Amino acid sequence: MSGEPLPRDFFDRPVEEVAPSLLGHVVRHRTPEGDVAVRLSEVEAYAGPLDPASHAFRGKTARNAVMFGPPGHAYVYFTYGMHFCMNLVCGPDGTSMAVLLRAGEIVAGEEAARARRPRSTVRDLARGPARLCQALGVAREQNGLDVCSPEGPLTVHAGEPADPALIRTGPRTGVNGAKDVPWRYWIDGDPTVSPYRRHVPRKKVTADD
DNA sequence: TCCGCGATAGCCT
DNA sequence: GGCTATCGCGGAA
Repeated sequence: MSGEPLPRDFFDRPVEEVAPSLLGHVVRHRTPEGDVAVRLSEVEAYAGPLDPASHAFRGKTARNAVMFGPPGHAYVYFTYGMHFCMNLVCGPDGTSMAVLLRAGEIVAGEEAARARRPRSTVRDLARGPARLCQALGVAREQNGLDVCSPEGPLTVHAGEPADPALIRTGPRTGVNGAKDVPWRYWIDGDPTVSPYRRHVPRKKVTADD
């Protein structure tokens, strides 16, 4: 895990290739509170302008601009009024493809991760995209960081590769569009894979009846 | 273990 | 003004 990050070429490929090959690799964030590293067990592919579930579907905006930039950068967004989720941009510059990091196992810095999520069991520390960000200490300030820069605080490293025979695919979690496309990838049997939740439309808030 | 629900704020039509 | 790439809690099974 120490040493050079994965090269930019790793991310400069179609998202459906990058996503499964990311399983088993390690995301590391260096912070003043200490380094935290997560071995990825679950990811999702978002295929750019033709994918109705992608933030890039309706074109470039201030929020999703990083997705339209070069590969090997972190796209971090804020959602549900309280959570952050982290993607890795892939494909050639401008194609706006990205991989959502959904879950993983803490392989370093468990103490720092527990300090950020004191109510979590060890298994749940990075079990879910918003939990993973919180455990790593990733938020708005990390949006746009280059994860291929050896000096950078946020990097991706080669880890214990996932057994190809154990890689599974299925529909993405919590999304409404393109339900039929199996763009979620995970390591079968890994306890840190998040439980599948189907998309539920929010009930309208009524002031009166 | 599974299911339903509320919290909460920024983005986009 | 509606929707959201979620989470944690409580209650039922």
